[in-house]
Amino acid sequence: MPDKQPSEDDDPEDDDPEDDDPEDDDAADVKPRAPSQGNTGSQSTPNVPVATVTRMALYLRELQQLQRSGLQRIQSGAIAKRLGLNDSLVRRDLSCFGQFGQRGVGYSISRLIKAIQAILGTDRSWNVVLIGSGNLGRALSGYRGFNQQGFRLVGVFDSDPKKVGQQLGALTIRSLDELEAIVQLEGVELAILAVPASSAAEVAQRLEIVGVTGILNFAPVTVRRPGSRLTVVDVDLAVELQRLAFAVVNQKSERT
Amino acid sequence: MPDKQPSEDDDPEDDDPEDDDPEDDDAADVKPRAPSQGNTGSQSTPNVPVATVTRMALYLRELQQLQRSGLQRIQSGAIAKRLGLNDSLVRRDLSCFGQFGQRGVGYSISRLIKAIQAILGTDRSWNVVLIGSGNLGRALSGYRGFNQQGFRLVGVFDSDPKKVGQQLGALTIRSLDELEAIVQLEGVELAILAVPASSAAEVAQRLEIVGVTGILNFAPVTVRRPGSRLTVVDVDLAVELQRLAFAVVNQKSERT
DNA sequence: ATCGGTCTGTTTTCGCGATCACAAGGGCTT
DNA sequence: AAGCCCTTGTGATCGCGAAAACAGACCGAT
Repeated sequence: MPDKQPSEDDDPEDDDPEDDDPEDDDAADVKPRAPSQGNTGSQSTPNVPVATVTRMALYLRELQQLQRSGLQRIQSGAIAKRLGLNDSLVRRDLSCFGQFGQRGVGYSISRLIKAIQAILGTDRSWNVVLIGSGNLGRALSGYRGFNQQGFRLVGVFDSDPKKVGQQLGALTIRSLDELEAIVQLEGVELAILAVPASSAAEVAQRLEIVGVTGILNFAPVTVRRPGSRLTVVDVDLAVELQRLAFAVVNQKSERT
Repeated sequence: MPDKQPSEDDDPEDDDPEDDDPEDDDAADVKPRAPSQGNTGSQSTPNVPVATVTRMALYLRELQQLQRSGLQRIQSGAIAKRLGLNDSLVRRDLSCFGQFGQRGVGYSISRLIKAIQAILGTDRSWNVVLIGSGNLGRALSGYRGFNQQGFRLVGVFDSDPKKVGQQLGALTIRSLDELEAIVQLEGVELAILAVPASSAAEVAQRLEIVGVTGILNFAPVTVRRPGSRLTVVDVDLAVELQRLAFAVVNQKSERT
């Protein structure tokens, strides 16, 4: 089937109809573990590996899929198998943030989803702006996965006067000059950067100055600056393809 | 002297000093340094960390940018500073594959670019097919970064009959039924998967059967299967945004 | 009710990746 | 030419993440 989305518009509400959970009163209690070491206050991550965070998002994705298929409980081994991981790793990842399972039983999918969403910070809504309405920007503005996970696109900007005013989905492309005003007005915290490499650094600096704290950067340049409080996640499509090429060359797989 | 600015007449010769190219010693660095008995040798990378491969692509990106700006030599510390890394890490990464630098001088940018391209396998051209001509697929088909790095898009496929036959850049969208024929005809090794989650697994299986060895997967599902020889690199945009949200929440207290 | 099986949460162990530190090599200056 | 400084390449060390092993809790069966 082509790009038809099978009921992607459903909004998985909080409670599944038949819930056999004995305790679901404290759905999302995210208590970090006791600080094992004397951590000096506002360090970045207390004791959670960054790799764990990436996997948490993958767990959430699988769990939501399982929930859509009607399942209510899952075991760490089953999650691990679906993602090609070790079951012990799944349990350890989850236990970084609290105790969500029931021994001898497993995890309640709905409860785990809520917990991971609270951990990742997607239990609330994030206002996001998109900068750049080129090929990639237009595709990203239509991507439904963002909205489904609590990211609300509140503005699209472009520096090209010919594009300003055009309609892009439900939004009108604004001039880049309005960036600061909209960010402050809407309380935008995250930005998706889909501009050419030549202007990425400048836009990133403007975003940081106006108070944006996180940037998802698709421009193939380094935007992060030493001493900056800005959080940047980079996605370079060419880099990903190069990683793939290396893996293919070095896998030594024989042609069938 | 505080710093040494590279003068422009240091290297009057062109960027092609290949007469003394010691490229034949990169075959000997396949031996692992530590004897690991738990892992069999048939694993993907013998002794190169996967994180190193990702950084190699980033080095290449920076080096190409430096080359465009006219520079000819670079030191490990300068590369590291540009990417926010440790200079020792840069040298170690590069030394995984051979010796490319000159002590006391640094690295020849042009030589390093060629070396990294050979390492990543992008010193040749790769034939790539794109599956899915939705929002993301159309954007990817127009992305110039792919072509610039040696990836040649030779086919775009979609299962929607209404899209088949439409023009997408220089290519005509083909029916998914023709996938196997084109892959074999053109000798395609890599595929970019930009289809809905519901059909990703099935398409991936078809690709593997017909001999594609690498998939860049944008569908938000796990495509990799145990026992498969297929190499998969996943890019899930929602996952990246969730990583960003977590980093923002946990890195810095949001102002009230 | 008790016992056995199952699955989680945690501790321990292990291996690898990143940093540190230094030896080796090359250019520049005097 | 010799000494100095600079930079690479690499052995040594540290820290951390992942796997293994184990203890604790829950369910179901008998």
